[in-house]
Amino acid sequence: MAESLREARARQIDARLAELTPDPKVELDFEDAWQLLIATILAAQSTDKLVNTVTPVLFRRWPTPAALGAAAQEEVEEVVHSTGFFRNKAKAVIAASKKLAEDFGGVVPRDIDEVVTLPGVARKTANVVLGSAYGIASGVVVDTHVTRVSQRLGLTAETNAVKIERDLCALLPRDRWIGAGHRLVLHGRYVCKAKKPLCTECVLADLCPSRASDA
DNA sequence: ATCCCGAGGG
DNA sequence: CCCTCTGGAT
Repeated sequence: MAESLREARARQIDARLAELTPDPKVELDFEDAWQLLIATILAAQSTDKLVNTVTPVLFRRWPTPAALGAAAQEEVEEVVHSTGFFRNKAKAVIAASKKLAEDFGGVVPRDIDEVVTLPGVARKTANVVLGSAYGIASGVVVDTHVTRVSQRLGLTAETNAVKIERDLCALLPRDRWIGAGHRLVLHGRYVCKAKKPLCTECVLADLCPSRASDA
């Protein structure tokens, strides 16, 4: 019974956010699942604009998982580093592409349990890719933004990302998982910020146990 | 000067 | 659980 109340509240929260941003804008927009995967791996450590600068160069030179998987690490590092920074991600994108080419025929699998076997890919990245590239609701994206927002709103008491995801999945209908993840990320990034949350501008303020009383 | 993403490893 | 990676943001 208490559970249904929590579900109702979670749905209300997501509905509010959906009203605000019905169609969450995605900074990284790749139709190709492999390209989105690589971009998402890179994005974990950098800014979206920077990733959008690097990837055209990267994919022109190594257009397929097999090509990138067979690339020399120094060359990929050079491209990545010359365009921006995060040279340490070169190894990860090569390794993930290599395994994709060798074990999955160059196609990102549709099963998250298989996706997370790729080096450098865990649930967060896998959920982003499956949701955005295939429209598969494999779970709810949980990054630091979603973690913080969910905790503040009292949607979860957990600190572990896997447990938080389990809570969110239990509270929301599956057909909302992909969108809710996007919305929570954006809300955390622009409104429910770690430092100075903009509670006065927050559409969820009246539902939030953590809202700043004065801010 | 300090904090920080997300993944992997100890 | 804690630590590292790397350079940008604050």
